[in-house]
Amino acid sequence: MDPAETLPAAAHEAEMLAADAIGDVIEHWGFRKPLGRVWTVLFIAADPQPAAMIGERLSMSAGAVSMALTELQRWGVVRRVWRPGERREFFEAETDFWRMISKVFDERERLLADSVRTRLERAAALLERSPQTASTRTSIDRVQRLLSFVIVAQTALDGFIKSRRVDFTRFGDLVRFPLRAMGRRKAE
Amino acid sequence: MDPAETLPAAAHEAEMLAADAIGDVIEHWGFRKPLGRVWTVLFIAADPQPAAMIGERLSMSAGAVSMALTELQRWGVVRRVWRPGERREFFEAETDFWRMISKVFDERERLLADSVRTRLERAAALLERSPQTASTRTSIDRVQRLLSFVIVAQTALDGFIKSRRVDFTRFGDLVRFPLRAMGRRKAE
DNA sequence: CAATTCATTCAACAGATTCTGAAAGTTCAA
DNA sequence: TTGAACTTTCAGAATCTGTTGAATGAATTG
Repeated sequence: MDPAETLPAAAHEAEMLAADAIGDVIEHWGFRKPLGRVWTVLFIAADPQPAAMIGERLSMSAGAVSMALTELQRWGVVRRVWRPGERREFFEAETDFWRMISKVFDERERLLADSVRTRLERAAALLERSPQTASTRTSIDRVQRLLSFVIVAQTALDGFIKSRRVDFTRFGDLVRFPLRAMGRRKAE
Repeated sequence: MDPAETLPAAAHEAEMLAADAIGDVIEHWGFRKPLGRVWTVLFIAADPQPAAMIGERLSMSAGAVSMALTELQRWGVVRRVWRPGERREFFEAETDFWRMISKVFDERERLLADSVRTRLERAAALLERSPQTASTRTSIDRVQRLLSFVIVAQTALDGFIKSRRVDFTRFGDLVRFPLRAMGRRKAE
């Protein structure tokens, strides 16, 4: 009667394989692994599932499942489903990969990129106000290159989200630059 | 006499701003923050620097600096430089952003992608061997979609590294699919 | 070849996350 | 409104990660 127990052993093993694999991917992208595991179980399931079932399948406490589901909903990759006549709630995974990716890029990457850009701008400004020795000038140049790179990356990501296409070729000389103000060059 | 101490306060502050900003980026990408901080200090410096200087500037112990430098060298983003007549060793940052990005993608992302693909393939195979209920069939479909997505992503990344260009538009229907074997669809 | 100067390694520590389990909170039916 | 079924919250426990500082190792020079 319990879905977790009626599930054939092979199917359960398959589910764990997939859940852990995606868990690793998700962890690689800076989220907690259980988020990926929970999402995967929901994604693989044919129908929306109750929280208790996830805990059983993944051996997670009710608390951990609840936290994971809350966070997944915050990211918009899991939806809550009410079933008429059922007291408990069911959950289903967002199946549109692109929508998920866009959302994460948009919220997470942009936030970081903004903060990084601001700080690099401040750093460049501070250096420009410092005594202009040769080495200061090199430092300014390098910080500005970091800054340019962040701006390029930000622009590219924005474009990617909008067009699903990104092209770094035009920025070749920006990202693979020969340093302009080389500190005294090695004798040779 | 110590470079860290002759550095004007503003320049030092600028360096910290930049180092922490890049540290955050690097952490966001799954590396340890000190790696980004150390790389940044070297990148901003006009000349190769000794390990001790990094520790002073970033308030890190000699051990921590050594570990960070070792790992940065493993990733090929910092090089060791011997200076004739100098006993200690100097370090300089790789300045070619593109080379750094390629390297990381190539080593790190590919490794994970391979492992994930293998596991998903195994999961799909296991499910195909299970009793073919309607819900099993849906599960197979979903696992295969995950698999397709991983393959697409892997291909796209490979292409990106080679051409600096990536195009997801052709995969639109793969990543934003309408599920084929929908569990009973909602009444509407 | 001994002394010196650095760099590296590693075990113990400290701090930060993450999970658990139980208590509190919600919701719904009667 | 009360009780049953679930869900959420949260303090404490467990785990993980990263750092320190001392011991070890390697290179150079007198």
